Amino acid sequence: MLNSRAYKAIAHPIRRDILKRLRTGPLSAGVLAAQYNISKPSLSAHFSALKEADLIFAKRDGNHIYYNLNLTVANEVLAALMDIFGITQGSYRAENPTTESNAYESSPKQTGPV
Amino acid sequence: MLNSRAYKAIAHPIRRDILKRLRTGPLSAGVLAAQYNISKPSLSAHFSALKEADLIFAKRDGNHIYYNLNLTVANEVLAALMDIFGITQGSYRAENPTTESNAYESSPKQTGPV
DNA sequence: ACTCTATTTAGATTTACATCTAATTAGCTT
DNA sequence: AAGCTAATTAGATGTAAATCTAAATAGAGT
Repeated sequence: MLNSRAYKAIAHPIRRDILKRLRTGPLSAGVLAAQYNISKPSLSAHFSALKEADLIFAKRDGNHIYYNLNLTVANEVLAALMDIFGITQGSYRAENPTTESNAYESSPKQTGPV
Repeated sequence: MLNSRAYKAIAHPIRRDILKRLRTGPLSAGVLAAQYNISKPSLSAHFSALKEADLIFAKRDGNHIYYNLNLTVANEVLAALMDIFGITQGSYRAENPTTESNAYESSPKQTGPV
């Protein structure tokens, strides 16, 4: 089961961009830092968020730290979302179905305020 | 390009659970409210977040409001994430379906429909 | 050991989220 | 119109995220 931190991790545009840049291979924190107009500590915090979500992992080489995309967890995110949305591979349910009926059945009735 | 609000919308466990429950068809706010241990206004705010992200849409029937999953946007979320992760249909492999339990379920605090 | 570069941690501040109670709006039914 | 039910909005409050500057840590090279 997927950690809730992964969802939060992808909720920030900078973190999504970091993930995207790591698609093609590892990059150092410094190289990534040059891409964004935020301070290095702020970016470091984004790395931490991604690391804690297990979406990336770090490898040190000298005094550079290279970040790698964790494709296993990336796939888990996709699988979890497909499950949530009820979307299976190949089943692109295109438009909004708007099944207007049967919304009453399986409605646990709720009574009395607290 | 996908709205950043969609990513934020799925970052909350209750909102993910709502989406999941809407997989099989529309549900009223009141029915959904019975599932979670938060006040009705709080849940209403979650509906707003999902609506602003276009992940759900509402239809009123009398004094019930039914929420529907917007599968078009759901698919857009998946497509965007596959792009971010560099995962294609071919390279994707399904995982076990997630049964995400969140700590919010059961024992509604404020009773009655939302 | 000293110094330089690269990155993170500490501490503070601002902004955004989540939540609550109380009040309000919307639509029924009589 | 009055009363009832369903859901949202208003306003307040607590908590979490994002950001900054300044200081600290880690490693390489001299």
